[in-house]
Amino acid sequence: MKIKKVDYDQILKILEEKGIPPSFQRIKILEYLILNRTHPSVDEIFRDLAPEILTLSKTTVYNTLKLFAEKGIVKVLGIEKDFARYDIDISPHSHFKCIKCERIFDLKISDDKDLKIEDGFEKIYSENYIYGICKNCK
Amino acid sequence: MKIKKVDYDQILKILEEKGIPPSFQRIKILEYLILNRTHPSVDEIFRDLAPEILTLSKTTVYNTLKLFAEKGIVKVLGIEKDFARYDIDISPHSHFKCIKCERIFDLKISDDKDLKIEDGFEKIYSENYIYGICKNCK
DNA sequence: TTCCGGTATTGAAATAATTACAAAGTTGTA
DNA sequence: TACAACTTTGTAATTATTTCAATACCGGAA
Repeated sequence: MKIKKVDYDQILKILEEKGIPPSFQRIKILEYLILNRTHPSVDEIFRDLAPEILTLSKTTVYNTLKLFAEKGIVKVLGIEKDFARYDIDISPHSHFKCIKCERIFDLKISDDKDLKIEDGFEKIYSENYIYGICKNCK
Repeated sequence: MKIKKVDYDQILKILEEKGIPPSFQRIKILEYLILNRTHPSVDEIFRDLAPEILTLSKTTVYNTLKLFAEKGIVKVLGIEKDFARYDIDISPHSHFKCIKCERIFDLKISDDKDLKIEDGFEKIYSENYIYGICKNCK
């Protein structure tokens, strides 16, 4: 069985490219996002990292994710009504939430560009959320 | 100058069709939604109706909109990060938020059906939000 | 190494939207 | 008029997120 490992050089490179000074917490949170592609929430990230980083504060998780979002490392998902989820995959794609198991799935978007917008409106970014039942829950 | 008026029979009919017993507050809130197609928030509805309905409680606005949403009279929009907006137009369409003037515009969706979903996922409903600059703000 | 200034982290308190809940008001009916 | 069911109301609770000030950390200059 293979233990997933993350190349720290890769993480440091991502941070450096975006002009973010690395810190232990930032590296760990970024590593978590790369390893856990489940669109985790602040609570989930905090819950999973806290045992490993005993002094970790939830504020740090908030601060770090806000910084990552500003620098374009993560995308904030508004797919939940009450809280934010974060996606390390910033390539254009849609999200599917199963209303039974509550999991979030990535969907290849058929073609983002062919969604025409009326003239005069200038699109900067968009979000597309689909809700339903996933394969496993049917 | 023409004063917009709402046909109360129409409002009563909508409520009756959905099995919602009419009340003064429900009628007024539904009238507000029909007259103000700006995708208002709870706060906006409360602020505008409170002078007219002196005893109105914000809880009533919440209760009523939740009831309307459950019965399919309104759609809840997750286009804002912090609060819900409500749309009396339940026909399939997208929404555009101008990041300058903050207004929400309705967009005709090019074709909802041609957004193909991977096999095995059963779509129940979806939401599509587009953010950018509107005609007036350019 | 030691000091210093800037930055990062932390935890507590503040904020704000929404919900829970119980009391009071309203309505229709017998 | 009396009653039961439902609606409205206001307050308190809940919860995600932000603010903020104190502390901790880190890298460079002396």
